[in-house]
Amino acid sequence: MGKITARDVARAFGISKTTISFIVNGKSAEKGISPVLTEKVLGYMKEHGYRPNHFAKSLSTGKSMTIGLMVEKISDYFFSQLVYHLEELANRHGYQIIFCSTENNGARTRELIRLFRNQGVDGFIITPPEGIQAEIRSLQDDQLPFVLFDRYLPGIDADHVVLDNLESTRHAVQYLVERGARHIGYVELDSEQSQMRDRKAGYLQALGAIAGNPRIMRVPFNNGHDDTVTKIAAFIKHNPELDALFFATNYLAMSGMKAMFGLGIRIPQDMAVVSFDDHIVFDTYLPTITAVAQPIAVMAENLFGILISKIKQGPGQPPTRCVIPARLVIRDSTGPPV
Amino acid sequence: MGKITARDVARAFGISKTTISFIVNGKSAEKGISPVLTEKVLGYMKEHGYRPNHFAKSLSTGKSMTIGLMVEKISDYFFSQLVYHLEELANRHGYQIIFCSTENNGARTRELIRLFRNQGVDGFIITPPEGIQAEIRSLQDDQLPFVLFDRYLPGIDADHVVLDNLESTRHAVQYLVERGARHIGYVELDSEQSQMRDRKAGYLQALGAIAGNPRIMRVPFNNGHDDTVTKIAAFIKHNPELDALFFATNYLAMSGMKAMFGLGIRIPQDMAVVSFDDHIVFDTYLPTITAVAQPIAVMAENLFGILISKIKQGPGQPPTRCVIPARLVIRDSTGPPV
DNA sequence: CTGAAAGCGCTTACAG
DNA sequence: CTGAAAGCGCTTACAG
Repeated sequence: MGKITARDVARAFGISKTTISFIVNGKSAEKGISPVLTEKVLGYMKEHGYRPNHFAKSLSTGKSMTIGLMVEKISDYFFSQLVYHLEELANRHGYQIIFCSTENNGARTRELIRLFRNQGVDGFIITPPEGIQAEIRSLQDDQLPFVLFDRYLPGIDADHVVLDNLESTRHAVQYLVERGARHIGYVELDSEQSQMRDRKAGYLQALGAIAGNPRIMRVPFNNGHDDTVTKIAAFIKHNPELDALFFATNYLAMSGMKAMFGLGIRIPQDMAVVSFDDHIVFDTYLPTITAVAQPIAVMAENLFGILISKIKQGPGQPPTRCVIPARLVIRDSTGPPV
Repeated sequence: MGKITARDVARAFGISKTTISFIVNGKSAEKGISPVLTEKVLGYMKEHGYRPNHFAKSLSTGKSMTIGLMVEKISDYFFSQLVYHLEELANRHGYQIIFCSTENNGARTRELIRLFRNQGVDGFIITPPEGIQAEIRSLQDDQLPFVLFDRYLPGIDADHVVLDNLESTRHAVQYLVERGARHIGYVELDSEQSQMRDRKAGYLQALGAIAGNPRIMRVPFNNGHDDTVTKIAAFIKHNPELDALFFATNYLAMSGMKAMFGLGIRIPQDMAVVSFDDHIVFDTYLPTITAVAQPIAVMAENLFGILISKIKQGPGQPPTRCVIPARLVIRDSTGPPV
């Protein structure tokens, strides 16, 4: 029905708004309001569809019960899965999520952080692009709760949840070595972000152990599928000795698969393949693809848990740095298991 | 840094909050406030980081500048793409998005609609599950702007944006017929929602034209990948005459591909394949898959456009029913083009 | 051109 | 056990 306010129900019972407020917020017992009255008021509200005005409430409490989520791109498989888990956690704790995609664009992200601050979110979860150190510091100065995700920022000491990119990549590349690969190529994004740097470091470390020669190809960020296919095909042709390929993201691997199909390369006979970031299709098409799987549900839980405790406990807590191990899911693209 | 309010700014200049409010909202000219003052005040605000309190503003205007988005599942490829486009449109128009996944669950959706109403969203975009007619009617009664998406609801006359499911499926199946298929199976979700009903109707219609025998298999909603693979394999074995398969969703097609790979069926030689809902992997793996592509960007634009005009123009407008044609993207799984 | 004042609908010391 | 009152920070007739 129309809007009915706390004052209306107060009038209906001939009592004050204060009492109504206490009842709505479940403080009847604490404030010594009789159970009978409480029941009656609650019943009346239900019947008349009373909804507390969210803005009024937030205005007086200063809490919005919403958290601002900034992912790189909501339509990306990995991020959309993460968001799905976060949503569930948020709802369970009575929070709403407002979100946006940063597009990995510093200027855009700065603007978005400003917007979210205006909106009065209670906390932030941020996948930070490069170059937003100043905004992050400003969040810290203003003691706004936030946690960084997927990558960390040089020079910033803040709560974050990231995968153990280095070790999980090192381990995967080492697995390729154990399976007999000697000339392992590495296809990555043209990015200096921590997650990409760490994955590459893992690759180089595993290669170093066998005194192997790095062969690295970089694909421009946001490059189109078709062009990426072309570029990877060229890379493979220029490095005919390659017997294995590690892809730093799942979309790169998909482009890479297409490139190899086009070249008539057989997987895993001619080329072993591992991709970072699992994807449902890696378990579907032929051959199935070995992948480094990020435990998305676990990451979401840590992210949310850290944020909530920051919101609840207030400032002054030392930052939590959460580094999560990945799992190597072995499939056909690396040949029969050792 | 801390909070600085309109009153602080007013005091700093020895003028009233009213004037400040006009300046902030760009009404200087209209209200005849001198450009000099306006500039000085704006400069001061920028320097001191003034942010209007969003709750106070919404409380007095009754507008929140946020729209509530309810999709079936944010992690689904199709919906995450849609959300990505909607986000861009919303931001461009100064709106924020709060979202949730309905999981196609009526009870959950009812609760979520209640939450969003409490939050005071200015409008809704809803992918409706079955059984929420009452809530939709209540939105209509309360004259809250909303538009339905992806499917419509029996008995509800409301704004909606849906794909032309029947015609696009009919056309795709007819294409299979033209390519020589005679025994065309149909794999769909166990759902009575309009989009599924219409797709099936399109299949039956195309089949009717050649007096073909329908062979339909239904997969339970939310069934696991592996079990779906098993079920589809069984379906194929029980219908050895099948020479083509139409999948009503892309995830079904992925499971179906795996099933066929497992059975050693060659595509398209032994079996032609078409899937509803394009997906990047359909253009990647071998063979590439012919698909009915939903023009997601176009759908998002229509959705948002209709919603905004409802928000702006107020109640009393007749509902807009927008039915969008799909595009058949022909690839290798249907053999060489006719 | 500008300001005093009321109002949006809550919460929460404070007083009894 | 309960209420009057102030306050949260805006907007917007209304008056001059």
